[in-house]
Amino acid sequence: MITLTEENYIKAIYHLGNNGINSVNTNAIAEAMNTKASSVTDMVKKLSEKNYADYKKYQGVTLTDDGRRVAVNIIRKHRLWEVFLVEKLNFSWDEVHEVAEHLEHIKSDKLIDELDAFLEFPTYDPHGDPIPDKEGNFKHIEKIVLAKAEVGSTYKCVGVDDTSSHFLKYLDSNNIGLGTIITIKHKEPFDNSIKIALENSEIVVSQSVAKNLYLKKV
Amino acid sequence: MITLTEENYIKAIYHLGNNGINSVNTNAIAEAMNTKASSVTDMVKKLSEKNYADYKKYQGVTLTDDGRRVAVNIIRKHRLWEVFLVEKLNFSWDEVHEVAEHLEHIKSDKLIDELDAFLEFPTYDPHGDPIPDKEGNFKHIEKIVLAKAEVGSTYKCVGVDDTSSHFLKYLDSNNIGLGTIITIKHKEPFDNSIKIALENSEIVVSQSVAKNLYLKKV
DNA sequence: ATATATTTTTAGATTAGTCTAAAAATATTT
DNA sequence: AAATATTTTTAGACTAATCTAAAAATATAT
Repeated sequence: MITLTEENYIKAIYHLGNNGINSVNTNAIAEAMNTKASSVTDMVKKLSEKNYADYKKYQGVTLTDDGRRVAVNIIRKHRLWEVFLVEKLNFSWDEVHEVAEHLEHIKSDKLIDELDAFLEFPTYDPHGDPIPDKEGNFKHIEKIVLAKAEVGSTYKCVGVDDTSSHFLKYLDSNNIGLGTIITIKHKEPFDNSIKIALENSEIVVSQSVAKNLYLKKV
Repeated sequence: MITLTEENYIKAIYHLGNNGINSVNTNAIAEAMNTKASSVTDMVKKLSEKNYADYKKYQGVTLTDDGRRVAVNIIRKHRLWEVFLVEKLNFSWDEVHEVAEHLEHIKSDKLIDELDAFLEFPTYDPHGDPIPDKEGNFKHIEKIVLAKAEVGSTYKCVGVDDTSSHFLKYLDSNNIGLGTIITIKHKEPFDNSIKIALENSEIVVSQSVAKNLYLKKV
């Protein structure tokens, strides 16, 4: 049996280590999980014993195939619940994350498969992240970050990197959401701010916004 | 902060003690929760300290108003999730309980209020049990048990006492569900079995079935 | 009312997950 | 390459929830 805490560590290792492939160091995990490095050491030992992770003292940790399977399944559940919350229960995209963090740990294959069907097999969550299917396969999207978009080109917003509620609220208040069409007007080399055109307005966004908003060419 | 385990103990005390009003003894709780009496003693002490329960050594335990409020809220969540599972996710009424046991502990007022609205404010769960509203008020139904129904009268099935999957599957296989209309044909004094008429058939049910099926006169 | 049985509580141990502080290993600087 | 700084691990302690076994209280039977 896998515990809730173990699941959360596996998820963190997965996200921090480029799908669990790259080695992740103790401090990074501790930081991401709001805990102490010594607790992380204990837990990665345990995950290693249970064959969810490969761990060598002082060398960081990666996920095994088993560990990766667990991680992808949690991500699938998390993102499906997010779709449910936004589409059926009127949550805004900045409110979903916290609740989904809990719902993702409910263990029932029937529950999640039926939810998937009820939502008509969505392939992206409300932040534009792909939802793995039952077998763990992701759809892949050729997205680029706004900071690297070309002046003059037109794009569709397909996702965000930072899912903090501050950032998402900022986007909302500027009428930027998933699917919003924008055109790059000007890049300011001085501070790396970017002027973009929306449907009915032009706004200037800072470098930090430009680094966190994903686009797809249209 | 209230833990998942504390919530489960509060729920058990509520159910065993006629809504937490009657005193419940240690062994009964241990039995209901698949744990040992000594563990129960420890926990009821803790619940008492936290003001969810009133406990005196060797005298059993009752719930405080706070404890009762917690219990009713969990029951509300449990039953709303059951409605969701049956109505939206194609669960049958014998499959819902286990998953709802987990979903009931998710803590988010918005989640549960929106779910309530999404389901159009149901007042009964799939087993015929009333769903408390936001303020904790139950609808009450004047239900009687099949064993006490009158020969010759017609009734609607409104609930079950035993929610074990064996019993629910038995009902399913005999085409008895919530809302089914039945007429009492004959009571056999010898073994307390009862002959009932359904829409297109007549069946004889045993005493144990008759004690676990709730009816409302129509 | 005394003896016996049952129930409940206490005492002490265990496990999962966490922490602090010190020790050990690795990385960086001079 | 030695000295210093950083990262990681170990050792030992803590809390929540549990258990077993023994002791204490209550209930039942004779």
